[in-house]
Amino acid sequence: MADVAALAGVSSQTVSRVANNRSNVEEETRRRVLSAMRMLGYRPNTAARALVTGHFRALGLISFGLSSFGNARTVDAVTRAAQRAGYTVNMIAIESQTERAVHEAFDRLTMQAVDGIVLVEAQILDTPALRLPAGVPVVMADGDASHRHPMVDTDQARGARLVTRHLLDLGHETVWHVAGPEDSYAARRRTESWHATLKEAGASVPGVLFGDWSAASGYEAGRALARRPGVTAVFAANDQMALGVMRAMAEAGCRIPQDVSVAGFDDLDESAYLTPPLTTVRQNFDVVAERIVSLMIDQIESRGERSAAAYVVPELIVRQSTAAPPPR
Amino acid sequence: MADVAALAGVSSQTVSRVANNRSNVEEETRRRVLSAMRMLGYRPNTAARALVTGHFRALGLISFGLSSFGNARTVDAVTRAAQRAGYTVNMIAIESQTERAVHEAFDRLTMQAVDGIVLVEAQILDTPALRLPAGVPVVMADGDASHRHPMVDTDQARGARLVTRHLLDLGHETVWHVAGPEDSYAARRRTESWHATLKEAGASVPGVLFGDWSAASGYEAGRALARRPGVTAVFAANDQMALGVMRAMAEAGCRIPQDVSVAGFDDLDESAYLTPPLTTVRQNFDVVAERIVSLMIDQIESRGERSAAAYVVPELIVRQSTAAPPPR
DNA sequence: CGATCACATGTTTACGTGAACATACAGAAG
DNA sequence: CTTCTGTATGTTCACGTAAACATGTGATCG
Repeated sequence: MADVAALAGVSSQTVSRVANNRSNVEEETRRRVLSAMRMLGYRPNTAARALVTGHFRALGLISFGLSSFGNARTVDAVTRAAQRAGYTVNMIAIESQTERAVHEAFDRLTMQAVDGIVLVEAQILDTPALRLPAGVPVVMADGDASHRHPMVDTDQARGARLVTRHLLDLGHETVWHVAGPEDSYAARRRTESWHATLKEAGASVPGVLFGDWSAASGYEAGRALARRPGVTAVFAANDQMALGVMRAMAEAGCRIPQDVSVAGFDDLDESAYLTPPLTTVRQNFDVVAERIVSLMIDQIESRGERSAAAYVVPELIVRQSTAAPPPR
Repeated sequence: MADVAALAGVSSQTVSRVANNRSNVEEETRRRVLSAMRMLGYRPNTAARALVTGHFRALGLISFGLSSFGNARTVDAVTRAAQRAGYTVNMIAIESQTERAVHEAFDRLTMQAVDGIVLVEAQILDTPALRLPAGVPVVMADGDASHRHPMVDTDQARGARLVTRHLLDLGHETVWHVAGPEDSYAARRRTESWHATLKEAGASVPGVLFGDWSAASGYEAGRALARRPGVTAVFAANDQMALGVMRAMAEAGCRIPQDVSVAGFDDLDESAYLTPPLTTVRQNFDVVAERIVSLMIDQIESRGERSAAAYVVPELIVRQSTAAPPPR
């Protein structure tokens, strides 16, 4: 910076002003400084800048890995939204979903230079125990609204209700459910809503099968379901598990949707091209991400620690994997 | 830090020594300092630290988004490998794959605090023109070995050869190919190798259909292929496109694999659960990521700018989407 | 025509840390 | 007892920037 100042014949402060696009610099001076910058290949030093200003224009993001497509989509969308807002994203993937791991990641990120932290797909960690160090703004993507931190999520309950109703309306007596892991908020809410919808409709509520979001776990659940007589409709808590269920059904000689209807949740880009194309609930990851980032920036800029929960409305996408039940 | 020093009754330098685990601190002093740190909730300031030391223990990562599963897996693996090495990952997703966008991302990251940059799925940007600012270590994941920067990738050529040979060995007269985008190195190498393998075998080389890695583009290609008589084997350049091809074939009334064999590339976790389970080439993303990070750290620590290329061997996974051609 | 003002620019300083150097002190060697 | 050596600790300083304050200059207004 000093070199640039010398070359341009101004003080370093003026260089700083130009670098930060302040208004009170004469046009001619600005040009001189800019050309000096270019000539010397000057780039502002973020560390020094952050040391003075106290902020980094960077967000931390903690997730449980990118192998679940829902997560990957969320992370992707958050990254892009953050970028649009002028923030960089510092990512940490947690292996095990323990509270200790979350704290470690947290430590790491706050030591690293971040202005706030986004927690994606928060598992149900013992809520009161998850005392994150104060002072760092946090936004949860998926999680419990009862947390101290703002939270943004798809309206899981509404989505689950949409699919369940759809299947009941097709004439199925009841709907079986392959749930996500028990310690996931999203999974739990989908399950609860499925349950409530069945009850409201006066349908019997079959036992829940649990998976871990993976196609493999869906396959296992599907095999169990295929052995059971009278299963005509299955709602899997995400598209990957739905895929596994469909595979198991196919192997068992059940046709979809003639013999069994299968529906998922997420609407991956691929879901429209499965055989058969999958009926599912579309989550609007981009809107969720947008909200997350804007809540985050509110917090960062105002230091207000107010809690808030925003739910984004999902949409039912009916394709060919669901149909009326076979005549008895 | 000053507060900690005061509380522990030592100088700030001693606190610094404790924070950095230096050896020459008496055990008793160290304990006093540590407890003072805990009491005051002291955390070292990364900005100040970086300002002095000149490094951040952070890597930048530029990718073209997480919607391609191959990319998502790579990013995930790189993040984890970096973490293991004690580095954080600062991610930027590029929208358009232009050289300008790469440069912008680059600027952003170098301004942000990173010690090196990983470029994932580098498109074929005009090589000599892609003059990245010097001084920042760069490793390319996928890319051209002729670049000035070290590069790590799956041995694409070998993988493509494996599938193509597999299909020929099953008795198919030739193999059609749905390629990835023309400006992707990986796609180009898979295509070239498919071409070469056909020629060596004395098979005719049908025209290439181009997709963009998405299932939708695979579906389009599949529809075109289904209209063409005599297509008995298709090699899609990734699993997502293979999925689309299979869908199009199913819609056209072609059975897989009885009428048409379809193979992919990547081996997503889901590919084993498609209907039918997909024959594909498994990329070892974790090994690739490990190499990338270690090459990166070599560069960061030695400042050596030597170029290198590492290829990781892929593996053919035969499932049920490929079989002998139908009798004529 | 002097006071006031707006605006461009310069000077000084603090941000929190670790490197380099300085100091103090204990024990060993002669 | 003196000198030397090694170890624990303290002092000073620089890292590159932006904030706060100071200065200078020309225009505006009563």
